[in-house]
Amino acid sequence: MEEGSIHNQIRKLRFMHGEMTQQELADKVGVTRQTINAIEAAKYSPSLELAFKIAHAFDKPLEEVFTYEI
Amino acid sequence: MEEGSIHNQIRKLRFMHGEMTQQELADKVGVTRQTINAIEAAKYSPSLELAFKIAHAFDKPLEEVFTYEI
DNA sequence: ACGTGATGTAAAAAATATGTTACACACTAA
DNA sequence: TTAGTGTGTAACATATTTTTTACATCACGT
Repeated sequence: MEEGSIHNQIRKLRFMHGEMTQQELADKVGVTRQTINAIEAAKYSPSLELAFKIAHAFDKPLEEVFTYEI
Repeated sequence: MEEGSIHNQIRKLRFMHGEMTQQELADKVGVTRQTINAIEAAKYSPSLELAFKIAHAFDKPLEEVFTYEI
């Protein structure tokens, strides 16, 4: 079973959405800014539900925000 | 912040992939069949990584396997 | 009736994600 | 310089996911 890693475009998307801050994104999706920070830095990957919420906050499909690379 | 719920097409996709058993899917993605069973029954939603692996096992984009409905 | 395979379910423990609090640094504005 | 804002990070606590083990039911073939 191949091991993969999850990458994300959060930093880029925040930038493209009017320099949205980590705090603003955190408020939109209902977590703390530390959680956003950790996910953005790929310290760990979010739950599926949180991933959906983040994608929704950017009005993007999930797979344009998070990608799984083998 | 609207609460949503996550639905999945695992049962349908297993069926469409030659009656793939829960055990076979579990082996493909590296978890136990109980985990597949629980996710299929929507007892809880999987981690993002596991969700990607399951989608990959069916050769489908993630959002055709899991959907987030508000 | 019997054995086997697929599935549903449950409890406890382990692993991982998230929250809380706190401190630090860089940058900008006053 | 001082205050404020955005960010990085760490330790500890809590919540959620996942594993392990075990037992049950149902359908099917022999």
